Amino acid sequence: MGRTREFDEEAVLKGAMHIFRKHGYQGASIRDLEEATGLKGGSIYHAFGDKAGLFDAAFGHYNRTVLEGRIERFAPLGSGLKGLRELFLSLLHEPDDGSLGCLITNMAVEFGGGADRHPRVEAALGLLRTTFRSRLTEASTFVRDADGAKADRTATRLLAFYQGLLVLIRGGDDKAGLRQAIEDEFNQLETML
Amino acid sequence: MGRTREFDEEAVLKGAMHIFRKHGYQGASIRDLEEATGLKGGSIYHAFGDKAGLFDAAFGHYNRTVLEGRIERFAPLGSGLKGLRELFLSLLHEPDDGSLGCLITNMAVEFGGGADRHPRVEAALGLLRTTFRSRLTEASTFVRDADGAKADRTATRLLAFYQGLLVLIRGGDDKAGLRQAIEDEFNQLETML
DNA sequence: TCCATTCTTGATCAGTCATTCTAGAACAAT
DNA sequence: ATTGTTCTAGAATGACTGATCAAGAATGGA
Repeated sequence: MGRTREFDEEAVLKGAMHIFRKHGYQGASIRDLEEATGLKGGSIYHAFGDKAGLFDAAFGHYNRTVLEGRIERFAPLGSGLKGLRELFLSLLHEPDDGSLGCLITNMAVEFGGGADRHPRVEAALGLLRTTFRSRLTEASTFVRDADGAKADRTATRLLAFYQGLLVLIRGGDDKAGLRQAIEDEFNQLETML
Repeated sequence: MGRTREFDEEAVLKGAMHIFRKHGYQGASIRDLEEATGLKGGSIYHAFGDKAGLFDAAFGHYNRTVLEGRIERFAPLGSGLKGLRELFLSLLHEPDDGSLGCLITNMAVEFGGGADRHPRVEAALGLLRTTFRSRLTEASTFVRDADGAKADRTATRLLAFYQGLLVLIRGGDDKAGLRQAIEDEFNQLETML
């Protein structure tokens, strides 16, 4: 019972996500979010509680849509090293959204100052790490390692490389050079087989 | 002629740098900067023009002191791969300042949204890149490559790795794992000789 | 000593921030 | 149609933002 919602939650979260990626959490004002979502301030607070609530929902939408979508598209189960290579290279394409930046990277940096670690950042980094590890163990060499410790270490190394690429991309670095760096990394990773 | 300055510029810039590293540019308020520098708002504006001016001076101080100091200490000219390894490992120590984060990384992300690339971020990234390249060419293998193109590519790859490490450190990642990732990277880099 | 100049201070400014509140609009169930 | 409930709109809130200003304090040169 009660009045039905007029807004499309999907569209609202997409708009909010857009703003948060571009300006960061602090840099995004409620007015910016009003414009991007089409909702008026009052409605935002009614629907999401506060700015942090809207951000949390938008971050969840990012993890569900952008992150998991990219993984499933480029590095699905069984795609191995080849899938990981495509996943990394896909960061350079940035399909439609220009230089929005990765919400995970940006928030790891912006919220990193405080003592408490942001759960959504942790979850996203964890998903990336386990995906890397999983695709690496699909490559034969790493299986020989009994406990998969080497796969863990390589996954962490790749995670750092991944986050660093996003920093450099956001910084406006030359994409051709970054592409070459990615190719080098995976070529050498293949020869380790 | 005129009244002499009462504040120690070095100390003021150090305090401001501290705040900017911890809270970012937007997250640092003039009141925060007053407290950290000991200067009153009016003096800040008189001495540095505006918030951006103080930030610029603090960023310059960071590059001069922290960045160049770290390079000279851990990876001086002629230290080769061994120096680079120490440089990377030094990121985990963080001598005294706890989890302040790297101003370069943080600002590359925070200012990355806009169209214009921040000159101080570019300069700092450039210094890191050329340092990496220089130490790599000191290692014998890369010299064989006529134009040093491989050294360029490896330098870019290391720069991404470096920035990514700082993201993960700021995100509170386990330092033991990161140390292992660094050792792996440089062990494998050595075997390429 | 007096002056021109530079610095420091603290009050103050208009603007923006996130948030709250009130009034009314749209619905489901009775 | 009335009622209870949920949603929307938009004005209003106080707190805080970056920045300015006027007044006084401290200097070196005349």
